[in-house]
Amino acid sequence: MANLKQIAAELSLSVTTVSRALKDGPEVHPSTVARVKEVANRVGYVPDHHGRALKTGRTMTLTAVLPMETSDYLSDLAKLPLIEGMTLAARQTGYSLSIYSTTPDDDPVESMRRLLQARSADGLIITRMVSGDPRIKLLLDQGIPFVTFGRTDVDAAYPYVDIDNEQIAYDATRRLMGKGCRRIALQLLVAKDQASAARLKGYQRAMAEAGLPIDQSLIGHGTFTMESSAAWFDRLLASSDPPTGLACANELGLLGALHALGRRGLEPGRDVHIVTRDNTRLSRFLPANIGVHSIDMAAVGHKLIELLEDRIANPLGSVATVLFEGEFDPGEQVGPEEVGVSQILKK
Amino acid sequence: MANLKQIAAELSLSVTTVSRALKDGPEVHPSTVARVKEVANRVGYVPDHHGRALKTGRTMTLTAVLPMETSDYLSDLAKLPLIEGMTLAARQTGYSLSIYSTTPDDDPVESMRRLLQARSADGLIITRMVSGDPRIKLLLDQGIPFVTFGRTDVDAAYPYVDIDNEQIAYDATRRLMGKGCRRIALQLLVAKDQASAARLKGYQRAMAEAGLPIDQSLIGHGTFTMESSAAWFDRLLASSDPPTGLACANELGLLGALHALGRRGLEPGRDVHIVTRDNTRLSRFLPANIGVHSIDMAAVGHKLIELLEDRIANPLGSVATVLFEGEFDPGEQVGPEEVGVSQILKK
DNA sequence: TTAGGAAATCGTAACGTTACGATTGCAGCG
DNA sequence: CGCTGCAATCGTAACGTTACGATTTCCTAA
Repeated sequence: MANLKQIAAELSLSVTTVSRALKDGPEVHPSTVARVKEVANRVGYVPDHHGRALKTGRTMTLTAVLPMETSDYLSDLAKLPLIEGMTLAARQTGYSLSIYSTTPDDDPVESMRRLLQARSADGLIITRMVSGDPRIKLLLDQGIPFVTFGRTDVDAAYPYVDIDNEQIAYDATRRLMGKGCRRIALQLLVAKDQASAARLKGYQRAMAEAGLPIDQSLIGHGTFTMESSAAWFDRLLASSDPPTGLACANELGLLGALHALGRRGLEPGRDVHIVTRDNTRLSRFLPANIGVHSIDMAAVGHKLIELLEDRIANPLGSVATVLFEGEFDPGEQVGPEEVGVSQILKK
Repeated sequence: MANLKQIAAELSLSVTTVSRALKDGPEVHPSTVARVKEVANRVGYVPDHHGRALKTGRTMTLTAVLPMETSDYLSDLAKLPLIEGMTLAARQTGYSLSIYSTTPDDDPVESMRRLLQARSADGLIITRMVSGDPRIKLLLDQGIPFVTFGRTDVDAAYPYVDIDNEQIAYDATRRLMGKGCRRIALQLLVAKDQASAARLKGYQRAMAEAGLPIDQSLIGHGTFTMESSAAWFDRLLASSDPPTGLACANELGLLGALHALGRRGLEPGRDVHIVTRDNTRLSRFLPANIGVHSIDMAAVGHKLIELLEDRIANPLGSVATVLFEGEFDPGEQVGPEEVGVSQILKK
């Protein structure tokens, strides 16, 4: 209930002076500042979001646009540490984080328009970038600060945080080759998105360098839940020339694949070699011999917010980009040659 | 950029009339309503959140206060479908959902005070209830609508959504007894919170009814990540009189326990019987014989938002409470007698 | 023809904040 | 003693919206 007017009345000061005192304005006498702060503290004054937003245009809210799965099954656990990292980072600097979920039915551009119109955020985080993503132009035109999670092939400069999916897929494929695999299956999360495209590119590069043919039937697209992954991999195992290596999209894809293997009495590391992305370190606890690559998604979330706040503070500054490489679990050798294992933040 | 003033100017109307027309006020002529809406639509008008909030006090924002893990490891995957359910439900009715994360260092009451002062939400969802939770009194005093996820022993009426933890733990314990277990280990997530207390109560009731003694050393408290769960269960297995049954707190606790078992060459369903809570259905895909109880957390999130919106619309109405029971995976028999397996929503 | 009244529209104020220019009080100086 | 200049404080307006009462328009009935 406490507002500037009440504090001003209590101290027989003007609202203006109180407002200035609370932000240590140099125009107001130090002893007055102290008195004001004492009262503000006592009555538990916190500036009203909306009054301030209306006047300054700043809302102290950041919005993350996240795709939500509508199926019964989860498909991406990494979103949880990502959200945690973002909310904590935002809170540290006085921002609050709002989650705007989009469903597969939504038109991404149209729902973004709505979001922009409501002017309820100082900045946006957008994810699931697609090739030539139209949202980037829209956001640049509107002049609202934003950071994307994932790069895309758009002819414009914008800040992003990305995962070096191409390199990771390349390394993963070479690891499998190092175990002697020649027929390597690849799980891709969503057909159109930029992350999957990058993974595919890394896979293709590794295969081409090794002179191995690419069998399209070994490349799986789709939202891999545990169930669909199990069904997909089971189908591959049932074929006349089954894969001997598999690169999983994430921990849930892995669980599905392991399930399919188990049903056939096959073992990872013996019958089929597996490398997986796993940002929750869940696969470390499975009794299975698997190569694991993980990224600290909370750090990614942190970085996204950090870049966004930089952008808000300095909208015309140079565009920062960060690439996360993550690391393969130590103790494993990559095939032909070593790959770097340290987490690199490249500006 | 579009606001009421611009629309009014374009149509040579007053701002008041435009405002009324847009919400189908009976005072304004139908043809005017049509003209106004046409223009509003064309320029993509969306009411400014803050202007409206300042005037009406309604922000169209709901805030969920969620504890965030600060360790490297996840400890509660169920939060993800919960968040998904809440954001989707909120969006359906025009609300947006803001996530306010608290860390273990935070004073729950103090950070709640801050949150209330900022008046940035029309209602709150709070979680991780503790015995005699002081936040309830604070919220009731402030008169802000809220719904808790979890009941607690406070002498006041408030709306909540809860999981019937006591019954679930009771049933789980009896299931293990049905497999012949007499020494049953119990994993509890957080010592003080209400959910763990209820689980403990269900466990104790089942043990008492069966005339079995309770060994405190078999009851584990703490934030069970995969690692800590593995360490804890390993210690139990190493003891002179190890447990033959285990009720896990969640899927991650399960993975840790399975890891501990695997290292000793033991098998679930043979050497130790395991029942677990698993709201992600992850354990179904593990090659292990485990009893699984799951709850549709997205539905829980949905319900939380629904009750909160009811509360906002009707702050003085009767207090609604919902209890989720979830279900054990079908095909398994409980020990001495059957337990109900259907999901029951009890008002 | 005009008073009465309903229908439609308008003007003003207010929510809480901040920006900006105006005003006050006072010490120092010629 | 009056003026200048600075430090401290104040007053007003505005952000976009809505509530409420005032005002205009226009139709109907005496």
